[in-house]
Amino acid sequence: MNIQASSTRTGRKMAQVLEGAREIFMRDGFDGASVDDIARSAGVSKATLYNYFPDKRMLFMEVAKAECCRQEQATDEMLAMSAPPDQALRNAAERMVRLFVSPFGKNVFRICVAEAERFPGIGQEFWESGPAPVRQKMIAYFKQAMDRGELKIDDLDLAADQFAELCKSDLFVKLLLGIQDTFSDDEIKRVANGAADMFMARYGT
Amino acid sequence: MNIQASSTRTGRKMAQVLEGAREIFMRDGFDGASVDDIARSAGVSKATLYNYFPDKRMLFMEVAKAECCRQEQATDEMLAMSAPPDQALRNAAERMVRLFVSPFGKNVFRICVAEAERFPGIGQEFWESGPAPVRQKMIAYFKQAMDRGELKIDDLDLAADQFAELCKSDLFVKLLLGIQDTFSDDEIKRVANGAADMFMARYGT
DNA sequence: AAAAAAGTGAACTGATCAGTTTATATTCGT
DNA sequence: ACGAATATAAACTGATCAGTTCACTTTTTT
Repeated sequence: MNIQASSTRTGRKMAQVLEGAREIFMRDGFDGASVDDIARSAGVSKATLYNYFPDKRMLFMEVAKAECCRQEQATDEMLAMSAPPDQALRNAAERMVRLFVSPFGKNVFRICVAEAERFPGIGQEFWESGPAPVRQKMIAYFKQAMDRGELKIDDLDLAADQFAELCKSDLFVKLLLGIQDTFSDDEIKRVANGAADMFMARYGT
Repeated sequence: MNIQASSTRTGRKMAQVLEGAREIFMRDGFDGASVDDIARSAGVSKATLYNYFPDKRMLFMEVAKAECCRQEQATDEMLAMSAPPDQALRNAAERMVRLFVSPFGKNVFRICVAEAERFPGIGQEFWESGPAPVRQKMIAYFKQAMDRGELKIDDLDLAADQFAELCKSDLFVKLLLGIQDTFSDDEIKRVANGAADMFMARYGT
């Protein structure tokens, strides 16, 4: 058999399975998702699914990993490195708030939190492929702005965490707790601007 | 039958059941907890348990409500109303950080997030009996301090949310994701002081 | 002490679900 | 077109678990 052909064919089914699993896991969580549902949603027989993955856990881990990779890519273009903080941070804050309150942000975070005990390592992987790179990017920006004399920060890690955390104010917890699930532009801008204002008041020069 | 006697007796068993359920739900979440485990942990037969609660869901809701009441009580003595912000907020921040990273804070939040879809209302109840009163308390303090000319805040709700959110920086997400589960005094003070410093830089006069 | 109420333990039911098997059909390289 | 690899549907297994039932014991009331 031709390797190329094989990999494209299996690749196709594999992708189908992952996509179906993604949909059902995101909707129902780990326990809530039934393998039959996943197979149906993937348009694939259960037997085929079990050809590609030894069990439900491994399938879940693959989906979670893939989700993290997506997130990592989405973090590009978040910061215009050379722009002055007032504008760059306001912009970044808004993007960050929108990411947090997106269905994506909510679901991935919820699943990671809910399953972190059952799957040691999933939380870590999520952190390393999601929040951690963003933090690094923020820090890189901070350093540049400090060189330009626009910011003054002693604890860079803390500052980056604070910035991200400020972007969660109010909205994120309401989202996670199911109190509110869509947010107006005004609500988003209020939090984003509040975060940027606060950050600049503390670390601006 | 004497009502008093009855209520104390049923009260005792009731309390046993709730305590056992609390322990198992906190340890295993909703799906993970088996009713047999709960009955065993409560030192009560399953039949008795089902005498008090119609089903597992209702039992869970009761436990969650009780947890929220505990939390509400724990929020007293958080703020010395008449103290100047620099000291009062530093103090409140440390208490808040400690609450967030306590097993209690972690478990309640995790379960509420994980089960919020399955139990509409549980997130709301948690919010109203936990975070919301704290926020009100913070706002009351802000107002007093503003009257004394020690703070200047336009959006009180946002300021309170930001303060709480700052107290989660770094530690809380690491806790939820299972990356780290105990924190040193130094780590806690770093975040608490960072929160207070930032808040004062933005809203202090 | 007798009657009534509450509790117990163990077995049982019915449902769900992960994972397997099997007999059959489809796809693909050659 | 033929044979091999791959996919499918559907039935099946075995385990788990919520909730019920029942025959029996303990506790409380009177």
